[in-house]
Amino acid sequence: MTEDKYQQVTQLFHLFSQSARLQILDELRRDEACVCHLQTVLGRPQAYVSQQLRVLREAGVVANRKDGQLVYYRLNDPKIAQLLEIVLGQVGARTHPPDCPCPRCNCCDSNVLRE
Amino acid sequence: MTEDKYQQVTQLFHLFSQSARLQILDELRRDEACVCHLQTVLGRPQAYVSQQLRVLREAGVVANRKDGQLVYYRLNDPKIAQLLEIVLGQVGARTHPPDCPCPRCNCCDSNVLRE
DNA sequence: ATCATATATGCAGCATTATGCATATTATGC
DNA sequence: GCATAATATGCATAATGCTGCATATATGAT
Repeated sequence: MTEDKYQQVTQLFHLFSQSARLQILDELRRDEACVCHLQTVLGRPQAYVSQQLRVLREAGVVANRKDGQLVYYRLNDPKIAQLLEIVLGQVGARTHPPDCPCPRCNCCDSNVLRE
Repeated sequence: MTEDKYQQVTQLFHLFSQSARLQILDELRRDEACVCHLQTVLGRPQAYVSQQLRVLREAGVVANRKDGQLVYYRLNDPKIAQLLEIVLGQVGARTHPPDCPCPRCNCCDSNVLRE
């Protein structure tokens, strides 16, 4: 029983032990985000991002919802944000890459507003 | 710079992602402990425990001090205990295995006192 | 000096995982 | 229906890490 507890926790930590996944989680604690946004932020191939999202999803760490063509991911457990705050500090502003094709990065001419 | 931050954190989480190391850290947040105590608690070969301790030590997560033949390890950063509390809950009583040869498990006839 | 105990280190085989690539699925617009 | 865009999945291989074993060092006792 105690051993199972450790097993469970190590699996959780394992998810955090790779920078792509950690970066995804860090981004998600700011706000939910669609795959194409995460793809832009990470600067990695779509397939790769999607694969990491699957890992996180199957572990129950993130959840997703579909909106038209887009799939939005979000953190699924407040503990995750808690852990991230300890190691990464307070959450900052949402990342707004200039070349991101996603609606949230393009609404309200937000790109123009970026310095 | 931001990338380096993630790198650093993933390395930390990686340390937590294996049950032997996690168990060591969990044990250490109760109190400092000598290698032979950890060895008994984990039920693993001495060489193995020693190796994991080295990994933790080189990462700066634990520190050690020598007392005669024994080497005592302790947590080196309060953040570690903080993280563990989130995922493992409040720290419990120190583990006192009946067959542990270490002085702290044998002082004051503490073994007899165990039910 | 010799022996026993506690701890540390180096190395190698095995298992696990990461990463990239090709392709499948699903939704939208025409 | 077809084309396109967003996302997901499967697979192969390269990389990484676990784990056990043999051995080294250091301390204390006789």
